[in-house]
Amino acid sequence: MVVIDLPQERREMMLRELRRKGKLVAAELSEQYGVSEDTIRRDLSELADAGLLKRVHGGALPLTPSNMPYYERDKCKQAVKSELALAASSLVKDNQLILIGGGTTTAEIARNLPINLHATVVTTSPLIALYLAEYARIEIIMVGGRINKRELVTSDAEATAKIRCFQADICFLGVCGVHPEVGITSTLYEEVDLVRALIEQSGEVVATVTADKLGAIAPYIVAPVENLTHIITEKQVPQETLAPYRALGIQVIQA
Amino acid sequence: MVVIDLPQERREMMLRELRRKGKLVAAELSEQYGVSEDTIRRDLSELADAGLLKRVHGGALPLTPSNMPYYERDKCKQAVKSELALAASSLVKDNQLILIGGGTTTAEIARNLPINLHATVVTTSPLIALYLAEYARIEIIMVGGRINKRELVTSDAEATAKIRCFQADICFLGVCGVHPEVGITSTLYEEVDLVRALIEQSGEVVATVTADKLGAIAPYIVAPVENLTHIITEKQVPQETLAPYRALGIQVIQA
DNA sequence: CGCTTTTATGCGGTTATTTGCATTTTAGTG
DNA sequence: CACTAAAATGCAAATAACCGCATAAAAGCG
Repeated sequence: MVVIDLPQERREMMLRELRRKGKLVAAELSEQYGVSEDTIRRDLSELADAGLLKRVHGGALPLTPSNMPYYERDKCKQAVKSELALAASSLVKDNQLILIGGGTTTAEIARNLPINLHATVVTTSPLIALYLAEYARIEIIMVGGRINKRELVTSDAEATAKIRCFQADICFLGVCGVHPEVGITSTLYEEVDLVRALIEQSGEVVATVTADKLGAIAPYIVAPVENLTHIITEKQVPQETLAPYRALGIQVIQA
Repeated sequence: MVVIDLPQERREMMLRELRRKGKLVAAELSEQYGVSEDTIRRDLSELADAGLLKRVHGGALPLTPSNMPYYERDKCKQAVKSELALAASSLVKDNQLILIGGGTTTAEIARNLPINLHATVVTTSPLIALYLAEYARIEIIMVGGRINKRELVTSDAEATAKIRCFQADICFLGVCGVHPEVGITSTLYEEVDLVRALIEQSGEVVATVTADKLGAIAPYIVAPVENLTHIITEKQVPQETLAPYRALGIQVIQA
């Protein structure tokens, strides 16, 4: 029985325990902190309101650790992404060194490369590595490191350092937001350095962005938008949305 | 029998298992989670209503059967390998550092680890990394390098060097041949150094070998057989075949 | 310090979920 | 068509969640 004086302290301990164990059981917490289950329930619903955990019958669970894994994420846009990927893949030429970042869109690119492309691909995604294994003439370099289970990529310092060992012809970014002034943004802090490395180690920098990501802003700024050399997006996007990017010299392709 | 306190937690685990194994059997789940089949059925229909799986007579299937790729080389031995993998997975304990080499058998181990195992796994196989991503409490370290498309692993000098940075509790080898005198052998020269590294950086060394690989000799010698601490093989293997290994102090398990 | 206000907590009563069991219905199989 | 296993249904017990309300400690204040 742990003695806790501050209610807020108790809640923070509960969050830590959630991260450690992956679940919280109301009855156990009540025992553990020596307070009634009502109090625990109140704590949990407060934390749930704050968006820090998911309330379930009997306790709480993490928001979505690997619940909605990656390859099941918006399947609805599958057709669109496939179109974009096809357009993206037409940018690569034989004998290039290609960097491919993580993300559902970039994985789609890996599946849509020309079947007899002769090239070397460097990737941080095990899924992309598997897709590429089907190509007879593509050399695959897998960048190692700790796997981020949410995004299914290696995105730690080791991976970033490894990326900096390459000087690529072209790279494909999976980005969370692209805005003319704010720039390229990401929802994951740990990916920021990695994406920066991808951009800096590559001649051409291609972002394949679905319509909803154009003009979107995610919490973490990766780089100014003029670092991109190509943007590939949907046909339906109006020209005035694209004009600012074109004005910066970015080649915008609609597929 | 996994103890689950939260109903919602059980459902999420079922979803993860579905993604790992590609199917769910109601009767098995009932056994596994220690609840009645009624409860399992209710869980499944709830998940089906939420559009997370497809309900079928006797259990459930993924919505998109071909979404999670099945790179299984020989499906014929699937059942056997699954048995061996289950026996192998019982050797791991919580909080261990585990090395897993490449191969179809070792991939099967990755799919059959205890569902709530808390451990760190180092692997050279992107496929294994993907399988492990379904485990909430397993930390995955992907060893990078050039991908060997035949075996779907990284097996170059870079990968070998990286493996040598770890001191693991246990490692699982995918081997091509095990012979009492000739030792552990491989059909791929480039894998030899890597497998040696796996053996040397690990306390326990486990080889899961189907019957046809016992006594088999492949072209390249990796290490003497006494480097193994455990051999896991099929039930049908006669005792006289296993005696030489046991005489060397290797623990032989038949599953 | 006295006083009020806010916050945190526990308790009783009620409602909602979950679960297992018995029974009936349906689906798969030869 | 008959047999078996799985699914659906109704029901009751156990447990968790919810709703006020009372109490008490903490905080704010003249």
